[in-house]
Amino acid sequence: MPIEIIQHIRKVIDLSDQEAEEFGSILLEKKLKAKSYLIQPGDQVSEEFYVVKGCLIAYCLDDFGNKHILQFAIEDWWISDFEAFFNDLPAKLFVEAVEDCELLGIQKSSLETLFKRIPKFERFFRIKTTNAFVALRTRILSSLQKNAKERYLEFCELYPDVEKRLPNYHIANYLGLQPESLSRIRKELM
Amino acid sequence: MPIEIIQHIRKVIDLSDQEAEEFGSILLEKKLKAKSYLIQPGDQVSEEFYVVKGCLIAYCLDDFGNKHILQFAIEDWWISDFEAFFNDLPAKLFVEAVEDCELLGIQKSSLETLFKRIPKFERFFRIKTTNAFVALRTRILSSLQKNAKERYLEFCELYPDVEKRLPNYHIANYLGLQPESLSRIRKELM
DNA sequence: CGCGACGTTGATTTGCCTCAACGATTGTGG
DNA sequence: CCACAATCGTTGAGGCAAATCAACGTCGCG
Repeated sequence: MPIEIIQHIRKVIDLSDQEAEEFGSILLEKKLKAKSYLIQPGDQVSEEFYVVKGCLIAYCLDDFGNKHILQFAIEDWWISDFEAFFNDLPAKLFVEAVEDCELLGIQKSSLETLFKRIPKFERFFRIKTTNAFVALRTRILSSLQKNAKERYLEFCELYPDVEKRLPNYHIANYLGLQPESLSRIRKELM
Repeated sequence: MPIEIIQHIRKVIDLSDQEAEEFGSILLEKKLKAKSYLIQPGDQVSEEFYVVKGCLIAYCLDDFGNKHILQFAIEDWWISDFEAFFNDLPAKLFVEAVEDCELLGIQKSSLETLFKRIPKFERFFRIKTTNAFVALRTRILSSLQKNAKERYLEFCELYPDVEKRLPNYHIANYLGLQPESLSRIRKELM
């Protein structure tokens, strides 16, 4: 039984051992090698994933083939192409392992069944989504009111662990910068 | 009884007349004149608001006194300082009426009670929040991969009604632009 | 070793900002 | 009803942050 994810949920809602057991039974373990894809554009996205171990990024390619990282995820985070997952659309994003990963997948259909049987899981996901929603609002405000250096500093404060594990050019990309620009910013900060 | 909001909810979940009644009973009607504030920084934010009529913006002021519009809302949208609302923090945002408004407020405490009595409302808000979450991810992708002109065009497509009702400088601000820049973009588009 | 991936540095360009000025429109008080 | 101010959109000139383009050093690895 995956202990991490149960603790993760118990931070938000109470869970009997029985309920934890039932939740555990719908999880699908998945391992992924670094540089391989969890999701690619066009895929049907029937699962969202909890990260037990490793590091991943979600990104899209624009019309000019430029990559744009929308999200990263490390231990205790969730990742997927959420738009595709929630709206039953084909994926637009790549989700790629940056390190070797251990994941727990949840099928959308299992989730729907679970919500009906044990409504408090609906509560859990409402609260998780709400937090993610608020975090995105904060990110948008940052992009509106901060310049490159400030955004980088904020990133380092918010995600010190991620900053150490991702290569420079991924961080730059996430911040909407070119690697050269981030390099100059880091130089300036020393 | 406020018919609009019940229809709004019935687009997402089934609702008996009894349940609709109960929901209606916790709503608080609020009217607001144009240019007045629904929320100001420091306020305790105990409500989120459904817009029956009118148009509002949510914005913050940065350290230099510059305004940054995070969200607007017209009929059938929700608005608040959601970070403050969900996390019981003092407001950081202004929420200001751009036009005369009619709103329906829901107290957080009423909502919690409602969720316990009728869990399907938890479902409704989970789904609404999920949609909002996905929309913000799209907005972030746009800010990463599009230039000013493309973002403006996307805005016009997504929110044609809003585009007509907000003054130029509010739209510019929402897009992270100066009014002068938006003016030049519009000129170029003709 | 030799190659590719990554980070860095320099030179130049560019998209948008800043500052300033000026019509057009709206609102207001005499 | 007009004079005046305030608000808003527009235009021009100049500046700056970050992008772009190009080159190079370093490191890890087949």
